[in-house]
Amino acid sequence: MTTPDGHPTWTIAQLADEFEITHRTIRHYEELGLITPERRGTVRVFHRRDRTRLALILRGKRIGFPLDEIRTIIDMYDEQPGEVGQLHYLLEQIAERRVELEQRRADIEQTLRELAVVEERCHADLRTLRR
Amino acid sequence: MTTPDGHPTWTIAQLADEFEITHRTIRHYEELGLITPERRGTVRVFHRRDRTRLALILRGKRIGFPLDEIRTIIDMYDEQPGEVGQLHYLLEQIAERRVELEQRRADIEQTLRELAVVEERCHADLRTLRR
DNA sequence: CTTGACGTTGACGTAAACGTAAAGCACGAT
DNA sequence: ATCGTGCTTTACGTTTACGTCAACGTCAAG
Repeated sequence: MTTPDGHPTWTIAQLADEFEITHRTIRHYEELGLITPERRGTVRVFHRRDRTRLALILRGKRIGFPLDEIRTIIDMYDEQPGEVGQLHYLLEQIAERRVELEQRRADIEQTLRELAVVEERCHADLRTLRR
Repeated sequence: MTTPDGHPTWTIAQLADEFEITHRTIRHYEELGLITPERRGTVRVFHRRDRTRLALILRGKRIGFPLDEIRTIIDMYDEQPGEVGQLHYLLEQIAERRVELEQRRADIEQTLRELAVVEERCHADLRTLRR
């Protein structure tokens, strides 16, 4: 589906299908102000921007962020230049998110290392049992 | 606090303090079977094993796993050798967790890269504004 | 011996993130 | 004309992860 001026658009069902979520989920994100699809009459029309934001939301969820925090993160992507105070605030936010993300990455890597240990123990046990 | 045989133990308040969580949280984890402190009469006595599991639970939470999944993960650490079927099941579980963890790590790294871009744009805007 | 400090068990409350009907337009096809 | 398909809103239900009393036990100190 494309709009008269050549930009692609999506229906709620198409996006739900593509991202393997329900339309209810998409509506929920809209209620929370995470996406703001156009309305043609009563019907929602999703543009590329909405699709992108949806993808960002889902990635945020996979990482484990709450929707609330996800909004502040993806809103940073869209931020207009603005004034100096705004920019400094944004830089602060970025710094905070970075700390969180790096903490999470460290936790994940530690867990991966430990899983490797357990796995090796498993293989060792299997070798023992085979005799 | 130490037990007569020289092993250190903790009270619920000590662990709550140390990990900066509430006693209610600890009790919640016990209700879900994530930790099983000893009972001396009615009172909970936490051993090193409980403390370790608590730390693992909190790390799992930081990563973003639900408590349910956290249990299956930390239970793997304690798994006794067992029989061949068990071991293969455990290896399967490990493989699944690894996939999840690597997906999350990739998501985090992607987000970190994008934040860096936004950050650079911020700095550029600031430089522009200074003239 | 009563007063705290710390422990315990219910049991109801709440916030987040949707699930799940129920009921109703709109519109193209039969 | 009505039937199905897809979209809509309204609104209550559910799960997870605890928060928050309330009410009571226990033990050392004053």
